Parts: sequence; C-alpha cells; structure tokens
Amino acid sequence: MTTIKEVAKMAGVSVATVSRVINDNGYVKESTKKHIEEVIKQLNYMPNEAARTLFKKKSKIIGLLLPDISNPFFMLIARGVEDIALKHGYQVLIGNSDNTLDKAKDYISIFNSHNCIGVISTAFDHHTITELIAYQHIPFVYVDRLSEKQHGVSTNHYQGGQLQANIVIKGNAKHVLIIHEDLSIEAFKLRYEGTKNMLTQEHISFHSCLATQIEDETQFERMISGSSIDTIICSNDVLAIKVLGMVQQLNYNVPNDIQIVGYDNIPFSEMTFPQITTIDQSAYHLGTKAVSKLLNIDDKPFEEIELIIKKRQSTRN
Amino acid sequence: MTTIKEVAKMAGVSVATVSRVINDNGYVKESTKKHIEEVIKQLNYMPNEAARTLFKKKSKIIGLLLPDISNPFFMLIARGVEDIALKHGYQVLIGNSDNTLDKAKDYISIFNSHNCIGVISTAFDHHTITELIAYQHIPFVYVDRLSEKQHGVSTNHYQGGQLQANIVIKGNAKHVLIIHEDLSIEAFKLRYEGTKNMLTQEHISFHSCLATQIEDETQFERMISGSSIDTIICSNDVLAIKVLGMVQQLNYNVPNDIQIVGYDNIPFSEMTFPQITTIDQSAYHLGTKAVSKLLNIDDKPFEEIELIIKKRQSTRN
DNA sequence: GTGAAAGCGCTAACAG
DNA sequence: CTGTTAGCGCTTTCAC
Repeated sequence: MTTIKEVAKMAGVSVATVSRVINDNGYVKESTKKHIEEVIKQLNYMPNEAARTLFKKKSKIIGLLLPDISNPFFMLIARGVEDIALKHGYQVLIGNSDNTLDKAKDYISIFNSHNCIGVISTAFDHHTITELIAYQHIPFVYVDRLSEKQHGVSTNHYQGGQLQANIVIKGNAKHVLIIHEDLSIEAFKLRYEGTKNMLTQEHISFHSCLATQIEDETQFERMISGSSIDTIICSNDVLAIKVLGMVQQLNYNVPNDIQIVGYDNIPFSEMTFPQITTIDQSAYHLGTKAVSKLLNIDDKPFEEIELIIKKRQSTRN
Repeated sequence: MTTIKEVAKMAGVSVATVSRVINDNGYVKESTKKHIEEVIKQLNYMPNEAARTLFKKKSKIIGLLLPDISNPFFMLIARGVEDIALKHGYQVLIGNSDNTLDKAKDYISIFNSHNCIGVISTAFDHHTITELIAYQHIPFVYVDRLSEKQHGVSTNHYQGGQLQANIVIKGNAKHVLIIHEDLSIEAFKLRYEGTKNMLTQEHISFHSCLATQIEDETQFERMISGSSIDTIICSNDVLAIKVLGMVQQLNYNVPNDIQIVGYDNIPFSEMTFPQITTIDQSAYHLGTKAVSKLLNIDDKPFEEIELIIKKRQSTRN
C-alpha cells in the first residue's frame, strides 16, 4: 500500500498539500493539484481509511443491524442501504441479530469499535429498542420504527393490517385465519390489531395462530378444515408463500377455496402460482431513506412511507 | 469512547500493561491483570479498531464480494460467511457487484483501503478473475471458483449439470429446454455442458435459451408449445421458481406435462407447489468454508464440496 | 513484570 | 499557496 508520504515525495510537495487535494479543501495551486493527481493515479494511491478514521473518530462505515437477511424483505432493505451508501462513499457492515438481544448488543459494540458513523436498525420490540439506545451512544436510524421520537422511516403498520382485512373482505371472507409472527415485535402487533379490528367491525369470524404453529402439517390441516377457513392473512410474504404451498399440497384451490394475502411484496410473491396479493412496504426505498436520514442528507428526521396494495391472484374478486 | 489511556490511568498502570491484558500476550501479574479487567468492565472499554488496524495494517474486516445478494443462493453464502466470521471476531463488509467489473474493482479498492484481511468473492468469468487479482494484492478466496490454482471452495459444476440431466432422463424427458444464465460465467457454462453432453449421449433432443429471453411471456409460450417441450432445466432455483409460475399460468401441469429441475436448493424451492427438484450446493457451508480458508484455520487451500440431489415433486418418476 | 516511547497514515492547526 | 508538526489510540520493542 502506498502512503501519502510516498505520494508527497514523488510529487515533490509536503503531505499537507497532498492531503488538501485528496480532500479537496484548502488552497492548492491548480498546476500542483493537477500534478499531484497524476502522481496519485500513477502510484494507484488510496488513502488508508484506518488512519483517517483514527483522526476523525468517524469511519466511512454504516452498521446495518437486521434480524435476518434470509428474509427477502430485509435483503431489500439491505440493498437499498448499500446502494445509496456506496453512492455517498460509505460502506456497510452487516449484522444479523437473529432477533436476539445479545447479538444485537454485540453488533452495536462492534459497530462502535469500528467508529461507524451510525447504525441502521430494523425493529425490535419497544422495550428492547430503548435498551439498545441506552447501551451505547452512536447515531441510530430505525427502519420500521415505533415512535415519532426516534429517527427513522416507517410505514403505518396498523393501516397495513386494515388494508389486508379490506382485501379479504372484498373477497367475501367468512372464516379467516390470521397467521402472525411474534407479536412482541411492535410492527406485527400493529398489523395484527389493524386486521383484527377491521374484521370485528365487519362481524367476520377469525382465528389466529403463531407462524411456528403451522410447522406441523397435520395440525395445520385440522386447523383449516376444522374451522372451515376460507381466508388466510399472513404477517409477511415468506409466510404467505409457505402457506400457499401447504394449502395447495392439501388440494385446496387458491383463491376459490381459500384466499391468501401476504405482506411486503418480496420478489418471489409475484412468481408463485397464483401470484400472491400483498401489501408493498417499499423495502428498498425504506433502506435508501434510512441512509439519507443517517447522513443528514434528508432534512426530516422521521418519515412515513406510503403503503401500496398489490392486488393479485391469490385473493378473490 | 473511553481509550486505553483512561483505563491505564484509572488502573494505575501504563498503557502497555493494559494492552498486554486486552491482547492476552506478554507477562502480566495475575493480580494486576484481574484488576485491569475490572476497570475495563467498569469503564465499558472497547479497543478502537481503527487504531489497531493502523498499527497492524490489517483490520478485523472481511470483504465479501457478491454478484447480488437478492439471489437467495448468495444470501446463503453471505450468512455462512457472516456467522463464522463473527465467531472468530471478524466483521463483514458487503459489496454487490451486480456482475459489473467496475463495481467489483471499486469494492476491492475499498476493501483494501479498509485494510481488510482479505476478500471472499464469488465467481466471475475466468478472464475477469485474473484481472481482479492483478488489480490489487489482497488475499482472495473464491467461492465457486474456477481453477485449482486459486484458493477457494467450489463444487463440481460439470457434474452438477450431468446430475440435472440424469434426473430428467429418469423422468422420461423427450424434448428438453435448457434455460441458462450468462454462459460467460464459468459455473453456468460448465453446468450447461454437463447437461448438454449427457443429453446428447442419451440422444435426447434439446433447445436452449438465455434466462433473459423468457421475459416475454408470449414468446416463452411459443417456445414451449412449438417444440412440445416436456422438460425444463434451469441454471438456478430463482429461475426455476419463475419458470414454474409461468408454466402454471399457461395451464400446464407440473410435472406431468412439463417437469422442471432447478439448481442451488434455495429455501423457497421447497415451498412451491409442486416442490422443486434441485441440486444442493450447500451454499451456507460454502460460505463458512471460505472464511476458514481465508483465516487459514483450514489447512487445505482448495476444497470441493459434494453436491446433493434433492428429488422433489417437480420432476417425474 | 512493567513502563517509556516510537510510530502506524492521516488531518488540521499554525506558521510562513 | 505550501510546509511543519502534533496527535488520533493502539501495539511493540527496548529498557529497567
């Protein structure tokens, strides 16, 4: 690795001057600037980020804390974060918390030790979040965050839940099954309540169960047939895709016998047969916005992103 | 951020001694060690990685260069890399090249400027790889790499292609369509040749086309019906899932009318109906192995991972 | 066993 | 406009 010193020597100037041109600040005569730039190119010089970070106490790295990138929804956020971070000269260090507080804490410490400019985090439950913030001070931006008091981008999860309910109501839902993820995670809880309230209001009966409860296929079948379920509302598209497959294995026709709605609009939701009706959270956009907030390119500290209904084939009407 | 100096002062020792205990090297009296450790805990001290990196000229960061993490196959590799990197105290900086040489080069430079210990990269075509290595010197480990001369982990792609052919032959394939990704990428080319040779050997007729050519649905339909295709072999599962959906939209029964094989065994391949028959490359394992190679935990510089056939419902017999 | 001090590569005063 | 220099936080000789 060539250093700034070597560049300076070769160009016949001091390191300060070289530093001025690579950072494009301070006065440098145009001709010496040109000359230094040539030397830099010739030597293939790149500043050592560790040295810069040590001095500035801030690195060009963004810490990205996700529950699990294997869910395409988070992958989309990650790509959004990465693409725009790169555009602004930032790198992203990834951390999968697996929804574990310990891992999340560890990653935040790690991000801190790398002098990350900040961390972008997707939602934990409320209590966890406050604990995390208190844990170490580093700028935080939340994606899918909970309260207006925090910096971040989010969508209206309660409304999203209502939207799901509306869709199935139009599809003449009579007996609904809501399959949800861990309700201690605020986003899922809000959606759940949105659909629940909407269904109740329309006097439509429903059952609900946790995603983990459908692992057992025979139990799942009993649940479906026992309550003559004709509609399934899922917390997210991964779940919806899984459920679609299971329901089809049981020889039900989707959407005629059973209609299914998902959430997130992950790319695969459009590839199934039938294609899955879902609510688009614009995950990629959420990611790009989060970076803007973190880098203060964006004026507003908090923003709500519009939800988009993707009516497709897995629901009736 | 507390520094080593503060710890030293509070503990009433020199920074050198503190450094010795945090790195667990050199002689330190047991009692002073205990004392220092207490102070560290009390101050919640964590070493500044930038400073360490500056001195050591090597950071605790692994650069991970992927074509695109939105393909679950690469996501699996990424998770494998991340999980085991974390276990060894390393972080991972991600870079999506989008199969672009320019972006790949940029990322390698960036990884270098961050003093990454090395980069884990998934395959480009042969020419590109050599160019990349020449570009900057930093330890490289390839996943799905091409030649024995390079460090890395791979599977036998040619054999994988043969395996795909064998599966459909057992399913009584008469008119095969091979839908492949860019053949300038060695892995895809090898698989393609594996299937092609196997099919030729068995005197089974086949057509082939590039993945991008099936975007147009009507053209796809013509291709299928025109050649009375009864079998489709795909370069990867994402493609297979997409094709499955398209074929079903066209009212073909899978596998009776048309059987489909994928490649990779991504999680979604098991969630479709019918479930997709595929070849498992053990992507996660590939990722973990790559880290071991990079950190020299693993003795062998190169290793070949076994392919596993996942016979499921999308193929006949 | 422990401390003093040099120096990793860079930036930002400050001096000229 | 340009150079000199201190110092970011850490590790590692080298003394003692």
